[in-house]
Amino acid sequence: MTKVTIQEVARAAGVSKGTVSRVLNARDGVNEDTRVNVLGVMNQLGFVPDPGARNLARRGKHVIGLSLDGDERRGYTYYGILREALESRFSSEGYTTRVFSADSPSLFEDASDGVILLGVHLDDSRPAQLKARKIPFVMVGHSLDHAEKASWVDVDNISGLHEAVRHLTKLGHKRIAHLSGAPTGQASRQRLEGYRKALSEGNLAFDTTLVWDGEFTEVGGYRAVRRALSANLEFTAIAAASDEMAFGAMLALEDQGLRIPWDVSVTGFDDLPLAARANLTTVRQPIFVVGTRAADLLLERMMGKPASSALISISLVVRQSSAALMH
Amino acid sequence: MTKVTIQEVARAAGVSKGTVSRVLNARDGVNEDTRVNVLGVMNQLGFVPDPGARNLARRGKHVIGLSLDGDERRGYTYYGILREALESRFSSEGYTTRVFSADSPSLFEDASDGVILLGVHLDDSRPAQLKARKIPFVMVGHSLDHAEKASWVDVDNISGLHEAVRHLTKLGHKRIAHLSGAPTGQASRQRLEGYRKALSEGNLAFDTTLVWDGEFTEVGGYRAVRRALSANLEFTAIAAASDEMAFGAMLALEDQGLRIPWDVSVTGFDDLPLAARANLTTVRQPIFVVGTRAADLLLERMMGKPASSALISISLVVRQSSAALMH
DNA sequence: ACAGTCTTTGTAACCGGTTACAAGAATTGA
DNA sequence: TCAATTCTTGTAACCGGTTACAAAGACTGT
Repeated sequence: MTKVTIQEVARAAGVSKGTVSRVLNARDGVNEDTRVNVLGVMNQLGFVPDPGARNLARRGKHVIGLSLDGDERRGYTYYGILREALESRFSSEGYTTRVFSADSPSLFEDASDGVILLGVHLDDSRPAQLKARKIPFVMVGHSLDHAEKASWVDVDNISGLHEAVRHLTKLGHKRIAHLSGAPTGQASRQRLEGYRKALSEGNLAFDTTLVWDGEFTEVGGYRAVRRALSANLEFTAIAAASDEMAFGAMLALEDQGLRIPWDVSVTGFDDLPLAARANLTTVRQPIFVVGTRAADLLLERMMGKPASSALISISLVVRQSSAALMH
Repeated sequence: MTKVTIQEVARAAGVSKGTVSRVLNARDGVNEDTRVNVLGVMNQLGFVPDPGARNLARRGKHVIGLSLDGDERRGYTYYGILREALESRFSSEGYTTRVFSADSPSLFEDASDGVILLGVHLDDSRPAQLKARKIPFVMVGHSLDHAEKASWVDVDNISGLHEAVRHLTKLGHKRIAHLSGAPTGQASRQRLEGYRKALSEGNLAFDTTLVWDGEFTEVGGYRAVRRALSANLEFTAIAAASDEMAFGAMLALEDQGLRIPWDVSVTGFDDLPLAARANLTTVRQPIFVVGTRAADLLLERMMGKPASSALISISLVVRQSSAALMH
């Protein structure tokens, strides 16, 4: 697997470097036949353009910004994987990725050719700022009010929780609690909605005392469950809006001598690597797919194409933390 | 602030591109006077070499690996900042950084010109593997048994906890608990050692019932403190081995109606951004300095210089979570 | 004073792409 | 049928560095 250059592709395809480059950049003014031919050769040879060289040749830095919100508590793993996906896609296109936290707006002033917005919330000022500066951007985990005007990528939160809860109802559970995240977040609301939908489909009443705020953290989940247990609330299952909260919930249950899933079933959301080890039934978010998709959308926008969005579908992973209700 | 190239430096210094490049790469065979002169001009013009171009010119990918251990629970913030520091240093030298988790040894097979090892523990196989493959590496947070043979960077854990506890003893505290991290970790042991040292200097007895395992997580800290309170252990201060555990401790105390610092003083370790908002007295780890230093050491090793190490000193940041003991 | 060495420096090719420009081929219109 | 266009493609310069090679000076010893 030696590195194959544009030169070699050109030779193999019987054309010049220039033509290969034009094909590579999808420029028009290339004969369709040659285009197909060159594309075939590139593929066959396993050609991968050198990002550094590309960056050098196109003048200009070509940097895209990655803007986190202040909520870095969501955990290393999620952002880590997402970032990995974004970076691999962007770097192969010759772009450099820089991370900015939401409180430093200085970044937008720095030349960024495009921005990926993470954790956008309802009163977020970043979309407006970017729009004013005419910097193309894509939101990951969208928020409805911006949705029409801009590109976004999100997972189907509603059907995620919906599936998890339906799984529990099918197992015979009647008293199903919901560990919710930050109430201001779009994701939390949608997951709550999925929860309610599944309840009503199962002819179960919605009970506000069974919706607990876990702040999207492990300790938050732990405390919420401890509180619920102290209050002697009745429940046989917990559908959490994140794996981390589910982990906290499991700890709290075990600390009180309750066995999972014998006494209480628990489900999560994310499918972090730890979820498999903890045998947690959970909704799998294909984080890598989300990242790649977001990168593609941003690249399209930067080429001037109109905004578009993607809703990534999710799937339930059943493990041993959930089981049929026992009497 | 336009981008200044090697050409312009050459012109301004009255030498050729070649000479500037030689100075830039610290090659020998350059007259000392010219070297100083060129260096001066570079500085004055604010010259920053283009990583892409460098990478292109030197043949070969020039990638350095960043190897995490499985313990990704240590939190996004710490690794995030560290990674930031490493990447900025490496990329300015024309290197690309790739992240690998410890369980995938495939990376070492991939051409890595050097590796930064994070979270090395006592029975870690990575140093030996790297040594066998003759890949230079630097450990961040070292472990004594490897210490003689290889380069490492670490903060002075012992004096960190030592200072924190001394601060508490000076405030009059007699019953000081220690929230410890994972017992297998080198950092945990050293911090425990600092704790013991400060106790004995203050003529306080070491009491094993006051050393709690908080697993380096917020929820771990929370549970440990809840347990201690249930057991009616007597203490007026908690010195935690990490900020996250300290946060958990504070939550647990507050959940039980105890006020900080009126009833209990709490100190942390790291000085995460959240620590300031939580008014936590803590030991500040200059994470960015650690990263930069580690990068420098690795670059040196890659140039063939002998292994060397750095112990970064820390400092106590006093906030409102600690106060004089009240009767 | 002179050949042989060692330093120090400039020159030019090259890394892997992009792109302005020019030119040949094909198409169009009258 | 021939000039004017429009399509395609090749050529060569360039991006910002690195480095092999050659050459010019400065030293050396005899």
